[in-house]
Amino acid sequence: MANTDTRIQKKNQAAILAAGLVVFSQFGFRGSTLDLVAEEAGLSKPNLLYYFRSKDAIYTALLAKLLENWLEPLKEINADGDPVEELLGYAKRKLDMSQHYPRESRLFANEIIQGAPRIGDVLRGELRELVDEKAIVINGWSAAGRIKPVDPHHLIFSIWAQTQHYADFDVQVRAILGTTDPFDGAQHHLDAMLRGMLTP
Amino acid sequence: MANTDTRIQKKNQAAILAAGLVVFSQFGFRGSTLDLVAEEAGLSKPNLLYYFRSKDAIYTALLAKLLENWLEPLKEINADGDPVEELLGYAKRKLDMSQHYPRESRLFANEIIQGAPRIGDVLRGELRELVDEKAIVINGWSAAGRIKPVDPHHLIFSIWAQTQHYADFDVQVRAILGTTDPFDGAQHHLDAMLRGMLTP
DNA sequence: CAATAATTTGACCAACTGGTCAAAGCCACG
DNA sequence: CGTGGCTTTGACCAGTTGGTCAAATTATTG
Repeated sequence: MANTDTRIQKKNQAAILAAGLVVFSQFGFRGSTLDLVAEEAGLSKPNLLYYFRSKDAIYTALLAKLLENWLEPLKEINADGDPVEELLGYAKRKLDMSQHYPRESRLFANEIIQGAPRIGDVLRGELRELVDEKAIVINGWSAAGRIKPVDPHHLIFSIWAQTQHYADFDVQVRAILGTTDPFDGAQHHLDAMLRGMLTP
Repeated sequence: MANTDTRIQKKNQAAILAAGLVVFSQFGFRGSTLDLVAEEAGLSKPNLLYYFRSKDAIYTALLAKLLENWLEPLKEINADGDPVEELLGYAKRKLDMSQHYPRESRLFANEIIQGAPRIGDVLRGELRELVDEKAIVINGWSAAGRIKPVDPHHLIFSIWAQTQHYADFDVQVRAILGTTDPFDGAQHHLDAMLRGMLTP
């Protein structure tokens, strides 16, 4: 329990995780190599393996750290708040994450596309429970007539899809928009779309 | 120009492309190996390379074939049709593709996430022109008051995002929905969302 | 059926992969 | 300053990688 990490350990572990994020988010687990991570981190390969047992250990540590933050915004949806504002706020938080942490989003996307071999259990466990819990809240709002009737699961999917799209498909979005910044328009569009679908 | 392919050539080229789709769509280009593709195709590795010059050639052939079909549904949006029905029809065609060709969707997603190293030019050229062309049509509909005012580029992004989500994040969607089939609910939700946003 | 062309493969290669290890360098502290 | 532990690395290893090639096998055709 005691945090016995030295200053050097903290620095190098952070550098390795940062480098791993860059490499793994671009190439996925199988497409990444320790040499790439080592170069990105500015360390030698044996030195990487002094701090992490294996390639897998780096990747797993990264995923674990990511999952914490990933589920957080959803938890903040407040059953006692104004329904439309709560859901718009959630969408905004997710879009902000796409804007400011696109590599985390792509790391997650890579893992899911490849069949979620390491986080399938989390998806079917913790994530599912959390989503189901919020689905009940949303259903309550629908039943009370405070938002239009809506399938809560697919509503959540559509918020995930649209927000993560701007991180995962960043290259495509920018190829089409040219120099226009995607996120201003995205925020406004997402708001309009959700209001149109939710406001009774 | 003459199609001199023998029967065996056609059969094996098709088998290799089918196998390549399975492997590349799961692991991306860098994460895939010729051995995996060869095993999936039921051929020896040297035999693969008798039909395709290199790993890259298989992947590139696959991407080229994919891009043809990928742009097709967007082209079918008809400026003279009913605006809401045209856009809903487009969303339906894209969702059908996610349902029936999920591996093609994931192949594309992998390529984009990795920075689109091989199709960046297509995105910035053909795709962008096509999208801009349809954006003008949609803007025309808005200006004529036939749909609510909407940013046409972000509208198209949101259709892409939501439809491809069901293919690319299939594992996650099913982890949450359990045994419920995603696509019935998805179709209905997508319709409702677009109608809410578009119907004047 | 013979001969020619198309197809398939086993053996092989150099480069790269994740990972090991002993030895060397470095650092804090008495 | 010296000594014991933390950190770094060069050399190395076995397995895998994309790709080659000559030889063997199998179709096709006159």
